[in-house]
Amino acid sequence: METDLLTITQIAERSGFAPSALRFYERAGLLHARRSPGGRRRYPRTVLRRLAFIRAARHVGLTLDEIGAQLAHLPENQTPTREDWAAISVGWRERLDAEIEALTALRDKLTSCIGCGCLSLERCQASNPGDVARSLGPGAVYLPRRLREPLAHP
Amino acid sequence: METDLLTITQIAERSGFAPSALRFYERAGLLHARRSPGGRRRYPRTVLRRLAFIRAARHVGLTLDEIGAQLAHLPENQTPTREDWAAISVGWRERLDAEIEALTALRDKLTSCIGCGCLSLERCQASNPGDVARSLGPGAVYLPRRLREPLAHP
DNA sequence: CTAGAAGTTGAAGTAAGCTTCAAGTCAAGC
DNA sequence: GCTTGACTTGAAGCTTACTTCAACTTCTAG
Repeated sequence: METDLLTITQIAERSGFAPSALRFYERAGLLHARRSPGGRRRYPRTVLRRLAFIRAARHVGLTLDEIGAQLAHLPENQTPTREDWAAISVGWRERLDAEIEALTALRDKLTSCIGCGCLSLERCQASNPGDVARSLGPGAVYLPRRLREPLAHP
Repeated sequence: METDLLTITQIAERSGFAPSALRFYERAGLLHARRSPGGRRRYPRTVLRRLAFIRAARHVGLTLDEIGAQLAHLPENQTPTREDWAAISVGWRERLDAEIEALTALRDKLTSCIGCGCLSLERCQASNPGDVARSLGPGAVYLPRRLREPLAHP
């Protein structure tokens, strides 16, 4: 049956991604669509799982490139199995942990700044170039872009 | 004396911002420089404090527009006084708190996903469009761009 | 005086993640 | 057959925060 193939509009509605985003993801290699005889995109339902994965990964802060890499490593290059998902989401968790830790450190520094009425911002911990990054040591590979030095071009 | 006026290179070295960034900030209205007879930029030392403020604000996640607005509201339009700084940094704190809270919520959802071996990502909390944003309620005005829906164009 | 370093400008380029647009094709109903 | 609406494509545009470049000008040391 062809009944389980969905149009781009249907996928857009059910996934929350705009059709233009879906086409963009396809060009970026994150998604693949079959085609109707006339050349229109036809998606199997499994693409919704893939899109849910993508959205979750975006929430975690991964770039599309990183997401693409993770999807590419999946055995079937389809949707993650239970074990894949477990391994991947542990990585995500570490990433979130690192980000939370960095932000918490920054908040604490800010708090002490407020406490001291710290007008000499030049010497302040929160304003030192690279300070937040350094405070997490060299192991903080997954530091969110926002907290890497020099302030990344987001 | 002119002794306390610094060149753009000197400010760049001491602030950690590239000269091009300093010129950019000037065009953006965040910074102002006096000029030498020949037209070169000459900065008073106070600009370093302003730059420290900018760097700290960037760490917190403010856009240059937002930073510009905050700087513009300062009485002297110079560097913050003790009270200014207290008020502003409290705002920053709230922002950091909101972001930390959002990320923590996301992490917890992810953890429960791992726990349940959750393959039906489509139904998973972490992958719902808007879920993280909603979990903080309508009051989360300062939700970091990354966690607003639809996933913002960073 | 002159070489070379340092600085100036406006314009264009970069990166990420999409959106928008123009121009044309396909599909479905009347 | 024809009108609509859904879809296709490639190319260009958008936003943020800068960087890079070309073509000059200004200092500074010798």
